[in-house]
Amino acid sequence: MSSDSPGFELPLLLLLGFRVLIDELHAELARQGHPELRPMHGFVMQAIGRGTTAVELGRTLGVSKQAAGKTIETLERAGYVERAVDPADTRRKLVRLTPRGLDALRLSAHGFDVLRRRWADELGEERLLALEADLRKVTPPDLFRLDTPGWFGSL
Amino acid sequence: MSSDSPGFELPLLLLLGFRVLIDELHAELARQGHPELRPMHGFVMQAIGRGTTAVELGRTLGVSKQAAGKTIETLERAGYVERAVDPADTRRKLVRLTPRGLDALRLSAHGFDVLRRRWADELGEERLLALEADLRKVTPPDLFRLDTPGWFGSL
DNA sequence: CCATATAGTTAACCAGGTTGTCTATCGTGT
DNA sequence: ACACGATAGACAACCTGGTTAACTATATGG
Repeated sequence: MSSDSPGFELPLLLLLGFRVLIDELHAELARQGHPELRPMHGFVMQAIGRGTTAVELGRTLGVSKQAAGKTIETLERAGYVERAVDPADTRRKLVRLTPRGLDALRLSAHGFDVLRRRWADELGEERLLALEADLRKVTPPDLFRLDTPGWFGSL
Repeated sequence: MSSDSPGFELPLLLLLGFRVLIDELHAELARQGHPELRPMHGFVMQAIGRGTTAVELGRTLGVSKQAAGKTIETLERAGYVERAVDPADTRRKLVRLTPRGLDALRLSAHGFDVLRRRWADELGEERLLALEADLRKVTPPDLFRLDTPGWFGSL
């Protein structure tokens, strides 16, 4: 059962590290009043930022506009986003976070900070900074643009 | 981004790192005669190892026995595994890798080694070893759990 | 020898992705 | 001024991989 090739462990460690963070975050989110929030919803809401449309969101997330539309509808039914026709272009429907959506996003950001702090305590801040710097070096910087400047400072 | 919470980047980097490795591996596998192999199949075949059953595989991967059974059937139809009744317990069906499955696994191992070498060249062997050691420290040891569907991206 | 546990299959469903098609609206070039 | 191409969104059909529930067949222990 031990991996015979040294390279086989690396992707598993990356995936497992991701999963550990996501799972613990969502356990905390569930405790704080958002039990129905699924892992991808946080990323989608962050991608929505201050407002977007289905086509734009699809481009940001790298999925079809139809897939983005389905996800938006799910989030809308759960009360995290709302849609309104763009008066300047009546084809478009602007998607914006509701107060509940903003709350979930704020809790996510805080939760991730807490988790990162835990890792820093366990590994040492320097080692964690090195880990992040190294991963930045080997990953394309714009594959998934989920950083949406400004949404957090506006709260 | 600087306005982001510092913890938000970490899970993204881990996921992106994983995706980069997986995507490049499967591009190479496709070139080497396994174009229909999907990302999770490598993990499943690795989990099958020298032989297993649907229930056992489900436990290893952290999914239901039915889900494991479906995946086994897919891999069987694609020629990567074969099933035979266990003579010692006729309820069980032993799942084993075919020569084609073993070939795919061997190519995967080699491909991951090549990719790890590339990262080592870029980061330095020591930094990569530190990264792996640090991730081992903050993740649980059950490497194969797959029970978060969709996180591989949609391949 | 029977009661219970286990392995596997099948069915119905869900989530999230795809492509294709269709309508409404926008915006530009003649 | 307006026709036409481009764009936004909705809807349908389908795929994959997950879930539970129900069922059959087989093993096994009291």
